Amino acid sequence: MSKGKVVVGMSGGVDSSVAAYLLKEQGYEVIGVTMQIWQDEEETIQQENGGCCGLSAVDDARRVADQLGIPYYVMNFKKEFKKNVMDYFTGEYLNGRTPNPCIACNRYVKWESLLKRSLEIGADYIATGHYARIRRLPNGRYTLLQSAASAKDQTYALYSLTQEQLSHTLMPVGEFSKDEIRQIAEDIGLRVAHKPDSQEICFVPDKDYARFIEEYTGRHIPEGNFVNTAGQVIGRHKGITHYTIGQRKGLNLAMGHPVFVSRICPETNEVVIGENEDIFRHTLLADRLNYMAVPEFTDGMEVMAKIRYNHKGSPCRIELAGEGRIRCVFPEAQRAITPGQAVVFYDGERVLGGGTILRAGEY
RNA sequence: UGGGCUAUCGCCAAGCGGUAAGGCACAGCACUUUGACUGCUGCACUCGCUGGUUCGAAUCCAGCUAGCCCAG
Repeated sequence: MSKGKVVVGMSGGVDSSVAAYLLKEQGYEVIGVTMQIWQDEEETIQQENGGCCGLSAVDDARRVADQLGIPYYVMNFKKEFKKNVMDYFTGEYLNGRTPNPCIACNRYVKWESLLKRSLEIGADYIATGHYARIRRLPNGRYTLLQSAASAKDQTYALYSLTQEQLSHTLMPVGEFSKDEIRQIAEDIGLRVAHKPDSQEICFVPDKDYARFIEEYTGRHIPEGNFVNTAGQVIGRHKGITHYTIGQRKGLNLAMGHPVFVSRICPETNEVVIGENEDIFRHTLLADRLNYMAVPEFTDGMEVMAKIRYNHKGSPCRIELAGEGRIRCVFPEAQRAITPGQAVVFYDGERVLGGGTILRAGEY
């Protein structure tokens, strides 16, 4: 007898393929679904690009579904993806901020949209191939636990899931390491066992996201001045969309020593260049909060915080700042706190919640 | 157009007769389900030009050219 009906978001990569397999083994009634999010239907390019949203998604996913003997469908979420990911992505850059499209995609497309549609067709859960574990805590709340293999942990990109969403979500892959997942894929004969992991922004395959923004918005992003922290003009930049806080490469500034982007000012169209020490800050302000293991953040809470996907985490104290905002104080200065990125809080392996970075502190 | 100084990779800069350091920038790769950071590798058969002296010169000499400075 079935433990329930679950829709697995299949990207055609190893992780979601094995997720589908594991759930079927566990006794769920599994339905494979690939989300059509940005690719054109007539897109025929076969690219070596696995993971969350590769181009070869549909073909590979369908093949896996056939192999597993589960029903398979393709659902079109282009409209949702365009609005919540692509529009958001370009809009943030135009405002001098640095968005994280994967987080937006997870929140609005993979969960809000896919979950909703899955429930409509009678499913009890949706599942993905993310490296994270879902737990129900004694306090009744659902939260994410970092992947058993911390090296591949993906909880950072999932901090915005709501309690309702978590209660209808399964992440079987989170109990294993990447190597174990690949081994399972190989053992059951999946040809995607050795597909490379995905990386970079899926809808900007050539990695030239600045050009993508111009083409997508139809706007010309004007050049401007590079100025030092004293306000003196030291060069010309190619348009604020080309930069992010802490960036060193691509500035074309031969100052004799490495220099970094320390601030982006969309109002004046200036990009402020500073020394390495200029981009270390002790505080940040965040809004758009989401809670997981705890119902709310309390003033003075001591937690671990990650300010970017690949961040080992650093201790910080949370202070309530009113208006749905919090201030995080880091005893150890953090490098390149970047507006638009997420800050996610942890208590050990548990995700407490997180928010969006509004700005770095004054010092 | 009298005097002085300087001309070495895109930028800065070692070198001082023995067969071109280094930094920055740039490129590629690695890392990475965001942007970054980081690491690794590459990057002047040639030293403003033309001659000369030397076994041998970027290094010495002469002329030329260019730029800078001080006098006018």
